[in-house]
Amino acid sequence: MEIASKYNPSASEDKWYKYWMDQKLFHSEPDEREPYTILMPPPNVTGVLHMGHMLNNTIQDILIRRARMMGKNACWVPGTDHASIATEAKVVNRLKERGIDKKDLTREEFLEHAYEWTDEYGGIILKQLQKMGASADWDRKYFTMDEDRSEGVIKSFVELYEKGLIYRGVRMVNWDPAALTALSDEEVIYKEQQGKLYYLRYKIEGSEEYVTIATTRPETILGDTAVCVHPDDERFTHLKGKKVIVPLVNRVIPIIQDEYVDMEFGTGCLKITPAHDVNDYEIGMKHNLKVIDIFNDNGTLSEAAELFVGEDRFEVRKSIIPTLEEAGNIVKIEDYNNKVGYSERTHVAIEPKLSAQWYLKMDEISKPALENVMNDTVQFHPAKFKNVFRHWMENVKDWCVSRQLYWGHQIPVYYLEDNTFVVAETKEKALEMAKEKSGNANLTIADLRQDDDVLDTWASSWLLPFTGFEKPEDLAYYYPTSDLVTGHDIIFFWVARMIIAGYEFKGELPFKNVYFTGMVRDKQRRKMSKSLGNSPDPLDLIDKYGADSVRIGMLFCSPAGGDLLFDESQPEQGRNFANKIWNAFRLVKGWEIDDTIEQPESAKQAIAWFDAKLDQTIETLDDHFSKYRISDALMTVYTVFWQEFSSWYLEAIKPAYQKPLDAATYKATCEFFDKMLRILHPFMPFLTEELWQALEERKEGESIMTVDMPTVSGADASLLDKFEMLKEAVGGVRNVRKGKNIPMKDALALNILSGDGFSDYFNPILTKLANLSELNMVNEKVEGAISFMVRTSEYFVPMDGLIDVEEEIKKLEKELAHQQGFLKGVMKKLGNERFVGSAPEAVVAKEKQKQADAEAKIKTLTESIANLKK
RNA sequence: GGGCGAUUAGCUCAGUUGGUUUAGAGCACUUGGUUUACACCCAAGGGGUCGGGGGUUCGACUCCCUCAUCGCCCA
Repeated sequence: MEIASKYNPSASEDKWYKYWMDQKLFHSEPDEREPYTILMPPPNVTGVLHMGHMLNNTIQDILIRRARMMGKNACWVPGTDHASIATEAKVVNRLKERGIDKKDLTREEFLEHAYEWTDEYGGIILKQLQKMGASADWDRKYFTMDEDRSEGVIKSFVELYEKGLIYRGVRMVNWDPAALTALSDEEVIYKEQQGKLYYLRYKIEGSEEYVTIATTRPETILGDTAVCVHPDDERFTHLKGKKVIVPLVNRVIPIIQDEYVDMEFGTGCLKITPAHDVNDYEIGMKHNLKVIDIFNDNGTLSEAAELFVGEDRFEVRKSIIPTLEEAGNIVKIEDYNNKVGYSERTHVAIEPKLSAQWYLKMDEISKPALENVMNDTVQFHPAKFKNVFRHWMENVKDWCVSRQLYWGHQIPVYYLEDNTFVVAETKEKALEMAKEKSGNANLTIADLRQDDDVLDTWASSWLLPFTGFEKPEDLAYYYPTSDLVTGHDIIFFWVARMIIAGYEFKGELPFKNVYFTGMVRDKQRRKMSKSLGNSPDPLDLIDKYGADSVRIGMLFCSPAGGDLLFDESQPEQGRNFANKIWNAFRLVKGWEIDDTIEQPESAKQAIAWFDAKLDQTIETLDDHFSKYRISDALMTVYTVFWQEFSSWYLEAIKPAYQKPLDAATYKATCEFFDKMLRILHPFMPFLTEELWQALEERKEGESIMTVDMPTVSGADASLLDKFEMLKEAVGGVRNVRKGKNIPMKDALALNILSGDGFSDYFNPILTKLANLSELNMVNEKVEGAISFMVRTSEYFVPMDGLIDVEEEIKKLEKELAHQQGFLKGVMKKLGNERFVGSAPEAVVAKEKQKQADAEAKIKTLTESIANLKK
């Protein structure tokens, strides 16, 4: 059979993905097996695959494929998120390009455009996930705004309202003047910004005196309703009870006192604009101040401002300065850095604004979630995120769930003519309630006005662990889900709220484990971004290196919770590994098999050893997976395949050039290969399927995806240490060859003076791998030979006196010095009575063993040096 | 300003409740090697006073304090 010398991923990827789909291998239905469920964090419906998705979904696919092979009923539920504000912003932009203004559209018309957009772009990302090999159950694909999900969202709102947990409140919110909607605190990003600090003086009423305040937002003086000083500030005690005049608008406002004021900052005198600053608002409430809202929703100045009406807030900040200057109110202007909040979605500066919104009370319902994360009922990996979580949960604020958008679940609140309202799942139900409430039996649906607002996107996605399952029997079987894999950046947006919802609505946790991924950054630790051009397209990488290579490339260095510094050398390393596996397969399949020849001893031993090695590897792998150390698990299979299997095992059994291999060894090797492919499969699904299918004749419908993961077989573990000694011996001979420039094809003789724990078990392999003409056990040192030590045994390669005595002595003395230094350290410990007295016995015994070994080596080395010096 | 975390080889990271030979891995680097699966390869090698200082202990990369630097979250 002729096999290409390089693996060609593109040829096999589409083929096997189609095969898996045709065979319905991703699909799960409840049965008697233990379920293993992952809810895929839904990407935005109009999104495209980026490196973050790639990392995230690779990890999920690894977990789900492994669980499937471990006999569980694995179900990975995919879907897309309507992403209300993000999608609406995109639709608004596209309409603008077509010359359409959102304002000119009715809600229905706008939604038509939005659906058109989602139909066009929606689901592209799911197709892209298939390219990377995602084994999700596509038959269960959901959309957060489809009928089933919407029903769940509305139901939950009504339920929470009826429990008294939802209320309407006028509060200071984060207002996005571009999207014209309120945002939750989590949707605001604070950025350091270079600005100015303006010192403005306000005339005191009935006096020629002034007070000076400092502000970063001079335009807001138009909304000032007080000036505030600290009660203990002696500089201002004489102003108590006086009033000042707001510049330009000449409004008379009181001077109040409050401990909130920082005496050190600015002039110690603070202007209060309750409508446009959260802290000012609170002070305003406390002191019963008037609230003057000087901004329109879009960030221009309103009639209430009296001046600059209709102009943009940032324009006014500039143009008000000369006006103030002219009026003699500017004292000085300083450079000042402060933090300004920006909308996560539209990137405009948010405006604190008073507004009526719907809130969900968080304090009570978040308690079970906090408790069950802290006691590890829900486990976080890595656990350090528990602290972050606790901090947020202990200071949780009520959740503003309403958004002034069209794209989303419209709030099920229906207003009557008199502005009282009812909350119901359907219009019909609402009408019934309204009739009862008003006592008017003649009301019709047309008399009810549904609230214009929609719900925050997260108010639908926090329910997904259960609304993700439509049939009750599915929900009963799959819920709670097993693992959640997501970025730590949405721990509050999503993870915390899902846990809250799980306990609130189901009385049970939504998932048992949360694996947090880091962010994918470039080598300079910069975030991946379009403008920097440092964000590779995962699909291009898949084209270039193959999906398996990109998958494992991402994982080589991706600790849980830590950022992944991506570089193209990583998929390249992945490709190299894929090729290594490919070529090992090519080697094995290329051998001619002869079932009449006897199995060599060396092969028998190599098989016994590798059996034990594989056993140990499976144990290590299980341990890594149990701790969610995915990178370590990958590195384990990487090393075992490349180092142990390819470089040691295959070399040990390899027949001489153009000689056949015995049938028994071939059979064992194919079994090993089969097992190696299985443990590799979750990481590299395509290549392993390709080779597994080629390893032997398979029946239609068979797949490596559904065979069992190898389990620990109880192999002889003592062989492992003996083999490590063999490796050292082979290395020793290689060093001799290198030092003397003796090519591999010239056979050498080797004599061994055995020490403690020596085993000759692997001598046949040693003979083969070191290319020895003879291998003898001796009772005394060999003259005229180059020597090296493995543990306490001494190995001699006779050189017919062709050795450089000086060099040999130097080499041995160096080793001697090292051993003596080591012994000194050991003796220092053992010489310390307090150590011997207080350390555990086992530790002391270990030190004594070290001492004995070191002394034996020193003795041998000293003698050898003396011999050479003779 | 408050909180959380990090600092170990050139880079990215392990190092599990303090004691497994005087700290490990991958990549990178240096040297040598190609008729015999793979140069997307094989073999060998160099490289770290575990951020600085102090403390606890018989013993500290590991625990405590402090300083420095960086990152993240929240205000």
